[in-house]
Amino acid sequence: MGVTGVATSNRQRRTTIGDVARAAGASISTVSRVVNGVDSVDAALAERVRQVIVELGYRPNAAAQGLARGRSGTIGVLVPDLANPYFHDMLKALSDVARGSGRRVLVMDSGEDPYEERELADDLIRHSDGILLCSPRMPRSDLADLVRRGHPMVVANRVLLGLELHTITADFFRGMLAVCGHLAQLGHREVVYLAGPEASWANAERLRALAAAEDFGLTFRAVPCGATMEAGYEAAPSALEGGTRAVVAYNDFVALGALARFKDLGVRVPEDVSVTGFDDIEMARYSSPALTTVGVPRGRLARLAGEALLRQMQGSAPMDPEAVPVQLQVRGSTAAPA
Amino acid sequence: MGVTGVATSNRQRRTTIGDVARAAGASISTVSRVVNGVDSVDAALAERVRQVIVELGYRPNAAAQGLARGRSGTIGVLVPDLANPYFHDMLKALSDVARGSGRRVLVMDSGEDPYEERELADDLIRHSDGILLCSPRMPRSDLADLVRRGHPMVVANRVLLGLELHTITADFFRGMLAVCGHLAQLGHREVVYLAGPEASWANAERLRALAAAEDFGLTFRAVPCGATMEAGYEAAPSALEGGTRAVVAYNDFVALGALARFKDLGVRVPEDVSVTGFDDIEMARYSSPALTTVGVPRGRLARLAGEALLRQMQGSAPMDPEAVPVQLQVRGSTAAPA
DNA sequence: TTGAAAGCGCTAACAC
DNA sequence: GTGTTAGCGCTTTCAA
Repeated sequence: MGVTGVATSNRQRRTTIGDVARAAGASISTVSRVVNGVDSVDAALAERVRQVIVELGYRPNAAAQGLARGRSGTIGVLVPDLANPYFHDMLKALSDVARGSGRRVLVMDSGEDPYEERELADDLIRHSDGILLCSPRMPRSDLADLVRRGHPMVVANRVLLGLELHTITADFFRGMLAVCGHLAQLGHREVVYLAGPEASWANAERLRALAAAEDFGLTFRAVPCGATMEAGYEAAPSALEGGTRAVVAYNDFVALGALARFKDLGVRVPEDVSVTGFDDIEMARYSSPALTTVGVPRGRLARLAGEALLRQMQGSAPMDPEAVPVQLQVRGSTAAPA
Repeated sequence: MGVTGVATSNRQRRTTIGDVARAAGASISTVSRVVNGVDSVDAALAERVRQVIVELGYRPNAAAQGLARGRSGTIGVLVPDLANPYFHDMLKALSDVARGSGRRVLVMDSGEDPYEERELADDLIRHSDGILLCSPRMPRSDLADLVRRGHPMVVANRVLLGLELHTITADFFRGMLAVCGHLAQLGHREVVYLAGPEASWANAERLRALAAAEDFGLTFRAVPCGATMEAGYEAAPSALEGGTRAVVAYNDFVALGALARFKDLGVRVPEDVSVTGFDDIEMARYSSPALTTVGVPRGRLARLAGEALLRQMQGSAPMDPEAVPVQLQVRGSTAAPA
């Protein structure tokens, strides 16, 4: 490992606002004003202070600012899986909103673990002015505890009625209904559903839609799966049992994994079996065949969530739940059964 | 938008350590000790304090702790593109290391923008006990400025000699050399390189290896491209010009994009043209054909980086650069030219 | 326009 | 084992 590091006590005291004040011959408050852009400071003095700041390389201590101001300047976001581009797209949009209010985004990944999720949420609250929980898997009671804390908070991709909590979600139910309708119109009478995480509300909504589609004569069989490519790859064979002609995946990752497995097995898509995803991540366009999936406007979703959060941080109460529409994207992975 | 929110001033003062102390009939320091698990506290008293803490729902104020302790308990990480699983894998490993030292990870995404990157790094420093810059694109001089700040910092995926800075990287040069060797042994005499971001050191290393491979009679032509699937998709046609039989992509994303485009164009891989990636992200195994690529041990890389960072936070000086080996993964996307 | 000083909530000597 | 208290570095009244 080639350690050449010598233990040097490089705990050089960082320059503080006081150092700057002294060097500039001004008071601490004046420096503070300059730093914060308060313009009631004499131009010449301000300029002098600014120079000293540069010379000394002064940077305000974030913790001290946070403590004095009573706010951290941070928005916390918790996602179940950072590897999923779905959340990445949300993050991007949210970062913009955050920046607009002079804040930064602090992201944490719970790894689909409800317990971990709860822990991280607790931690996130301590470090932020408000938090956004994306697709939380934790039990409702935990969420209720969190609400009770009185910290600005909004939940995305999950609806929780009866909690004083702003939730914002895409219309997963309608999205899955659209998938079923598409398949039914192609002539499919039965589909296999590669189910998502059990604790996922989005998964429950998809199941609800699948059940509703039975009214139109489309029956389904659910196979436990998950939310990753690997899960899709593993579950694909069991989806095939019983002469399946259409596989509906929980999300695009699962569909992509299934696609890969079918390829390995020599099962042609869509000739032998149709496959659908959900979310419309970028890869869905680049796979072969390209995935029929449901487009979810995550940018808009995240923006709405961020704005709701900002409003709460300014003192308004949580608003009613919101839902944004989704849209079916028909591509090459679906066809009429042979 | 259905705003029902009433502006309620819910700025309820959060309960502080003082409140707990009063309610428990103990001193502030005792409460602090209990909170921090110092065991020189009488068991009964400690228990009482713990109860009050639960009753009052007390949570220590992070900013105050940070200020008093002189450390934030946070490790900052800056990546050029969170959408790339490469960085996600690094993050995961780093989180583990961080947790081991009782810290959390704060992630920021520069969107491949060197200017933004510099800004974010500045910000990250103020908020963390140490930062890890992944594949920084900023000019060397900026990096030098950052070093001068004396904040614990390590750089991953880029080597910078002559800076008192710990860098840790994978052996990209050898990786690309292995790709070239593989292609050459298959009988290829010429390849087209879909080049990565100009500011990328990793890209420079790949080019260096490509040049070195000319000693073995393998010539190359570089086509400007980028680091995303979209970039690969767009650049693919121009890679084909001149009867190309082998396309070497900057990374897996680019290769995946090129694969998709070739499919659209009716160009068969690997029959008509061989394609290689770099990084070995999960998707590389699930694409069709599966990608020949270079496996980079990012978990190990991130772990080493994290440990180096921790050491620096404890006062040791930056160590010498380290490089971890990579490994060629031969899969279905490469073959002998027809 | 400027400065003095009282916090912000917590930690960590130090004294008892 | 427990409490007192002086900071940590900054913001923000309040006076001047």
